[in-house]
Amino acid sequence: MTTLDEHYHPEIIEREIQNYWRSNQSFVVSVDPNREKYYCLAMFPYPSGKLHMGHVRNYTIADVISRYQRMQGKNVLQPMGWDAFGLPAENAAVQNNTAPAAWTYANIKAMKTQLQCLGFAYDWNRELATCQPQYYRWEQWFFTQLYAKGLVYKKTSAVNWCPQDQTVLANEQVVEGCCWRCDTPVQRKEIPQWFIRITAYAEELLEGLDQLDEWPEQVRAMQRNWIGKSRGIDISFPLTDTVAGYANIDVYTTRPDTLMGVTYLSLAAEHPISLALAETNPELARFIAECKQQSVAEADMAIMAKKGIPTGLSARHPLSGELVPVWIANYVLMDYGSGAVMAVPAHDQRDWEFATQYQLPIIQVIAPVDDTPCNLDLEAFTAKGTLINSGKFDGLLFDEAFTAIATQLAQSNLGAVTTNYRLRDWGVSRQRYWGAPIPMLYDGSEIAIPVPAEKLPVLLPEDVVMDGIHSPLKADPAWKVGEIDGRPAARETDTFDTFMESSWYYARFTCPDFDGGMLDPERANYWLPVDQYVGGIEHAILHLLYARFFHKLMRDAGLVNSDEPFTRLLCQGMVLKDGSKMSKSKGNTVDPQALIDSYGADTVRLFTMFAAPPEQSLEWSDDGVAGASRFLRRLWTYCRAHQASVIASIHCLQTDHLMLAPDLCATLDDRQKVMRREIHTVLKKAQQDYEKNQFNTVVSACMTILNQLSANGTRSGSVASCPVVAEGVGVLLRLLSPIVPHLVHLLWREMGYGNDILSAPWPLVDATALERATLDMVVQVNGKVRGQIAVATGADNGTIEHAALTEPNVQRFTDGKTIRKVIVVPNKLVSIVAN
RNA sequence: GCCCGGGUGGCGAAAUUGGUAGACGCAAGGGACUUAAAAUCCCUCGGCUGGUAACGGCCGUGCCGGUUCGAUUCCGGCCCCGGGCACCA
Repeated sequence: MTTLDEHYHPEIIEREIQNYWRSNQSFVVSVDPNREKYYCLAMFPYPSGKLHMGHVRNYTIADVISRYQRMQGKNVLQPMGWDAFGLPAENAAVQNNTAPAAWTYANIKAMKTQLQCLGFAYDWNRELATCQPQYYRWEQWFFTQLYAKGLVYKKTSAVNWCPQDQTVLANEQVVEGCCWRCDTPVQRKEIPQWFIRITAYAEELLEGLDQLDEWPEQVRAMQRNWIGKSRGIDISFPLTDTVAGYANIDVYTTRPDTLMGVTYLSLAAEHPISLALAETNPELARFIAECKQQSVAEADMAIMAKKGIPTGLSARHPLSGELVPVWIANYVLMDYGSGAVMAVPAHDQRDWEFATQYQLPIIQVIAPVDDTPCNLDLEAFTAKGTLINSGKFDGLLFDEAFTAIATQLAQSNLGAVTTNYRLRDWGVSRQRYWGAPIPMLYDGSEIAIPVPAEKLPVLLPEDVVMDGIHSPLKADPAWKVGEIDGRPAARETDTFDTFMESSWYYARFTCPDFDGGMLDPERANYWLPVDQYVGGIEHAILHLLYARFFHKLMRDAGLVNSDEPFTRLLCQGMVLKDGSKMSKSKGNTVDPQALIDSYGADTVRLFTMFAAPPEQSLEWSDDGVAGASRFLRRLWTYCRAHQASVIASIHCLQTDHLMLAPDLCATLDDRQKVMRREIHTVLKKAQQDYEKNQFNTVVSACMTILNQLSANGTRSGSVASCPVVAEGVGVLLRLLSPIVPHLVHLLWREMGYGNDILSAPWPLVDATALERATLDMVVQVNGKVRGQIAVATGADNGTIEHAALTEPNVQRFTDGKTIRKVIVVPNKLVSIVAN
């Protein structure tokens, strides 16, 4: 042990402790069936260049949880890797005149250094990058397995198309309906693409949410709504003339009770009937072409002006037999239901707006059951109610009407009850270069042939020149030629959606070096499922749903034996500055590296944990960082002042948990007992907060303990209080160890508690330390606090009531009044009702 | 538009889940130390108000209403801000 330097020097301490962890392999873990495992994972980063504050927050939260669980004695796995494929690398490559691979690897190197500066407890031996062939090889293999099972198929689907550049654009590359490069208006184009049948798992993905009780309720609700299970009826409206082989227009509705209010039908622009009619009707063709100018993003679809055109077709109402006109409308989605809807303008707001605009009839068939306002001149009435104007169904409520109408439609073969999901199959084709090649071959016929396992991986060439518009894969004649049984065959030149890589990386981390298959079952099943997953709320639906889906696919392929990938989920909030999200475009970013350089990683970690609870947004404050730094300096100064006395009295602590022995506690004087009681009260609270992942109040608790210690053990400190101080400092350092690991590692060692705080026992709350002879209770009169009383612990209600009623200020407010009621809430307050 | 969150002092937040609103910290003001500054330490700190003081009173958790002895917390209605919407990851 050495005397602590007068000043706290994080830059020296942090380097030393990080070297210690590295040379000791402190965070390298392996399968150990005799120990309880804990797998803590933060969503891996896209290697964009350098760390931003969102990363720092994400990884600090996960690191604090990992280190806390390790202090609880668990075998903790915390890996780190790189979500390395993606569009930004292509853009950056063009800008910097390099290749996406080179740019990506350089970023990985730089960001890894930054992560190491922050002292995260990663097992770096497991590092992986999704752009490495040994990673995407197994993704390609798995895709061919899914193909063999019939879970993969090809169909045409819409993309954003720039007619000038002759290329597909991501939604992000469409700016106000135009191409971001050349400003040409973007069109919708239907092209063949690969899909994975996530809808086959819709029900299981939905039901599984009920078991995920350690996920935030909001994420479960979002996924439930996304899957969008509904019960409704498929209804056929017979056409007066057959068109394109269609004798009926089929619609799906969840509101069959409004069926008698149907005044027209609407088709999507891409509906086969629409397309067939357009061949002979230039006006329809023009309208459909106009619809193709629209964005493919659902948010844009929803807010655009409703437009339509009558087709001239009529269909027969399945109940009344009356003819209703058929329209084409721009707000009908081809991908949901059958691509056609029955329009009930009286009871659906979109239909109401459309009918109002085109002067179509609005027939009310539902009346409110209560005083809900209903004025169809102003808006649709969308609530459920009693049927009217519906012939024999009049007077029925929703459930009765549903059954009665379903029965009648079934009898005439014009309708059947069905369950529908809003969830659509997952389109995984991307017409881009920097992704995993889709391992399929075409021999000239329509049928694609998967690349056989022994020919995998289909390597992505890394040494390419980007022209900024087209994928080098599509431009490389040599690469495009594969082979089937020795005959040349055309390669698929599309690559996978990058959500493919991020859907199973958590499993590969358990065995990243395994080359005998996608996963090593023994290691995968020891570590999986992930016990704690940490990431941004922006991934609440897509990434988390795809990963859950992949886990079930891997389970059904015999690769894992669990049903869900992530047991507990924490979605951290955004990092804000001046009230809005930190972003380059807003110019309000804070560079974490500059802060680490001037304050040290421990200060950055401490502020990040203290400023807000993990789930909430965090408002950045430079002064707050300075405050965090101040606390660590106070801790340093305090420890330095008490180093000798702590070392001298450390023998008073019991060896198992380094807490005071009961016989010694009995000898403490009142002041020491109060001090110890307050430390143990705070320890108890901090312990609970750690379990709740509420780290901001853990930090508050630690500050309170230091305040307690400083207020009592001032100056030289009385010798008699030293055992309490030795215990208190030991508690404080261990509570802080997951949050500011470098500093407390050094203090723990130099104060004589032990060599390595990582292997220290966790502090225990002493229940007897919390006991007190009297407690303070609040007295309310008619709901307002009017006084305080001190009562003996365990006093009976009569005694407490008497004390409350005789308190002078309480008497002022009860004087001249009749006491109606006295409520005693144990250990808290007395409420007096008087008038 | 649809789905999901959030709104508490000058600021970040806390509140044992229906029981003293504002713990802990930041900023600010005052004081000590210093030739001075920085650093450090001590005190004050939601608004209004009564009292020389000790100590009190009224209002206050986005807005309006309800339930309750008691509401930041539960219920109904509104306003504002943020996230997601399937090719950004």
